[in-house]
Amino acid sequence: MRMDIHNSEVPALCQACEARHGGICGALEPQQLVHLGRQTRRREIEPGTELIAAGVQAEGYANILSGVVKLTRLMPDGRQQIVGLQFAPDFLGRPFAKGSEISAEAASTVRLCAFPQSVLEGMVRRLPALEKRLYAQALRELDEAREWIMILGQKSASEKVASFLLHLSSHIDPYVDGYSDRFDIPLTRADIADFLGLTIETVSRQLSSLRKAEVISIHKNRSIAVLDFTALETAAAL
Amino acid sequence: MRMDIHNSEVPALCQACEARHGGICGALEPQQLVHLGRQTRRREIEPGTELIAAGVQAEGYANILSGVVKLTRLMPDGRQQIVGLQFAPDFLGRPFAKGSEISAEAASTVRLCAFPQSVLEGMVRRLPALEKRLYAQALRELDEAREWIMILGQKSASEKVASFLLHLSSHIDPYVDGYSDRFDIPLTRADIADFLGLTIETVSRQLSSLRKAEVISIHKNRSIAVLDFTALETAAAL
DNA sequence: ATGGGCCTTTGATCTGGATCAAAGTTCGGG
DNA sequence: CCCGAACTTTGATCCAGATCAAAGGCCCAT
Repeated sequence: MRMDIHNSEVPALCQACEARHGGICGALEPQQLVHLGRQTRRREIEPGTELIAAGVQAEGYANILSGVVKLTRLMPDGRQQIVGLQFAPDFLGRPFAKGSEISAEAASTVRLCAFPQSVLEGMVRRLPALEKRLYAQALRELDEAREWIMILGQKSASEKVASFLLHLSSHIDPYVDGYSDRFDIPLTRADIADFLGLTIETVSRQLSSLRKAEVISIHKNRSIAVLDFTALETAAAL
Repeated sequence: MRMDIHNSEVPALCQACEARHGGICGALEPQQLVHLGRQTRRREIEPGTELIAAGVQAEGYANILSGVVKLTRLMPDGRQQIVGLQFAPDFLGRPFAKGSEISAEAASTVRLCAFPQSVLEGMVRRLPALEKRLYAQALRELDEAREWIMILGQKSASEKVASFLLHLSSHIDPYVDGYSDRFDIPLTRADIADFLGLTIETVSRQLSSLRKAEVISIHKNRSIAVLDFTALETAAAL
């Protein structure tokens, strides 16, 4: 548990918040946290819910407290691609957006800390460090997107699935710095297939093959234990 | 040709500059342009030159005046993926970078307007609008990267090649707002293959098939004329 | 507990794009 | 102008992953 110097000034809600030191809030002084804290609303979102419809758009922006959000793009003919995943404590929303083609959907149960657009914009005006944070997250997402471009363009099905598991393992738990060796996959096989540009059958076969090789074990289709990280990294061609 | 209100205050070099109203410079007042103008150096880069080695890293940053820069990522085993293309008047360089895995290489002959890191950082401090520009370019690149994720994950070889041609056609000429119907492909077939996650043979076959369908014509392997945009868009599944 | 719907796994076959092979272009240098 | 190297096209074959098909698991509502 991390300690704040001036915990007493920080809103109680924020003191125990998963996103307190990351995302947007990490750049804020206690004073701004109080200001932001007064205007946030916590929400719990069911898996499968479109986040734009769920009031995030209306509210403006949000921080992810827990759960996984998938960003998807749809082609005119209905083919779907997941273009990114967002985890706690990521900031959710698109400042200065002029209607992106991307939509966001809760993959698992997602807890959010939502706040109106005007609050963020006001704070950005008075706190340039905040804009730098947003810029930094955009650059991080850009790096991640380009890593997926490489994975999609160059890797085989088995390498893709192994890469996906490693990615999940390193992002799923905001408290773990590095890789988690036990976690639940927050996506269905169909989601994984849409993310990796494969079919559900191929995803399933590759997972089975990793299971038979005793690199991972899977319980009840969802919960994963990584038994051999070195082997998983080798399988991912990393 | 666009006119400035106070042309006399703008450095002569910038007045005729391709990047004057785009990229970074579009956010600058004549005063800052003069400041920046004094510390820039124009360079001409040969195709195939690694830009980090070519003094851009040493100088810090640059604006692309003409030509195409490819951003590539290399896998440990040597497989290569082009993760993005940059055109005039894009800003080149990575502020606050901590050693990205991506390298930049001139695909065609590239003309740059390069300047030291410190100059940009000083200007950003005094001109928040500049940081907003950089942020906006990062968001644009992020959208573009995610569009390629969709193309790589979902599209067939013929759709990929058609999408690539449309992308080139809309970015190659900074003066044309929309699509150019005649242009030179600044990449070799091997580059296109690395970009689309295909082999050179498949790229060549798809181009031949578009040529035979009289959607495009190709002269001397490089120069393209788009004969039927509607057909090309249909082929790209757009 | 039991049944039914949905998700997942496994098996058999097919195919788009990779790989292997060879001929045709383009272009710079002598 | 001719030669050779590098790039590109075209053809023949192969295979990773898609598609088609069917049999398990899992979970919720009755």
